[in-house]
Amino acid sequence: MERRALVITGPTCTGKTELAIKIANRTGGEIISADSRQLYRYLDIGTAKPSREELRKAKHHFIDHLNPDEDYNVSRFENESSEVLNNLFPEGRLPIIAGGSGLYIKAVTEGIFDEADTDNEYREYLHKIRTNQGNEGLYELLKAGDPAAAEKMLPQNWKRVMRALEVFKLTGKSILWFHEKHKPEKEINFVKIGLTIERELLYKLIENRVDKMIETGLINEVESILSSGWKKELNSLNTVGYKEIISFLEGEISRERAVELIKRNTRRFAKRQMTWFRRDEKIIWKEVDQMTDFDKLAEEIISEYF
RNA sequence: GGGCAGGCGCCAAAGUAGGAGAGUUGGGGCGGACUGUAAAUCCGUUGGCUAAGCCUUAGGGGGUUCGAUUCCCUCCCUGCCCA
Repeated sequence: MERRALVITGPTCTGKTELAIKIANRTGGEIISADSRQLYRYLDIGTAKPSREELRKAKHHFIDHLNPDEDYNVSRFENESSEVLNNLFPEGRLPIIAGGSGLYIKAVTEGIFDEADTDNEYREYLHKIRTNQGNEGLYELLKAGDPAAAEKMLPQNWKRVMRALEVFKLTGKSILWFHEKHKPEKEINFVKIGLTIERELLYKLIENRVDKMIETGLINEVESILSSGWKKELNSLNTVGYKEIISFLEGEISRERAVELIKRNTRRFAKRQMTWFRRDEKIIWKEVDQMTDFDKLAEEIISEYF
């Protein structure tokens, strides 16, 4: 029997959550959130996490999955989400992968090479090198070990340089070798739906949403996360909406400036998401706007593909 | 109505005691890269064209000059002060 799953993606603020829930309700499906920030507990308002009510309407996986200080990565997401997928198929439930983290979507739908895990000790060592010798120091190291990979990256992009070094140290092989070798291994037919909104309107919606986040207590949320003892340096808090409020709370910028920055950074984020998703030729794009009837859209998608 | 200070590319400014301005700084925008931190990390671009070159350009118009963004005249606009 063919195994089919639905993917709903697209930039932030386009209505993915709403559409996913409507489709889940009509099909008895379950939602697999592919959102690298909604994974974290307590980051609710700033990540536009589905509300309690919405969560009650449909079964969601990977929402409130982690504490803010837990390490996570795409690979873990790939493993855990495949497990969920494998449980859903025998039950005849439609998996609805919904979210805007492009790399996570890619991992679920195409898999990810898993021959090289992370090596925290080595990363620490690399961080030290970066502190002492800068990006160039790291880059030189990569050039020495894996010149082909170095060729493909810039010294400034130290995170990618670091990962390439890590892969090389762990396996003795170039990260490029794994990329080339890896082939999509999923025997699942993913129908990918992408939601878009005309740029100008999208920006307006983003700005409105940010204002609403502030009104509904984003600042309190951040304060209470920090006062619970979570450190501001955590990866989970290096997130649009959180880092800006943190620097407001620390007196570095005004409240107005923080709001402005959240808006700008969210706009930029949405743009990066578009850049990522545009490359994916399998995505079937649905343009929406404020008039869009999501019930109808849900029906449409179901009758067309499922 | 009078006085003063301003008006430069999408926006906000810096500068020029006349001489390398399609150029400076910041912002915003746009495009792109990205398989283990991805809401992360990073790159490019932002007057036009027949594109290693050429053209147009500093509020509008005029003038002085070999040469004007810079000096002069005039008009318009903005801000502040006085009526």
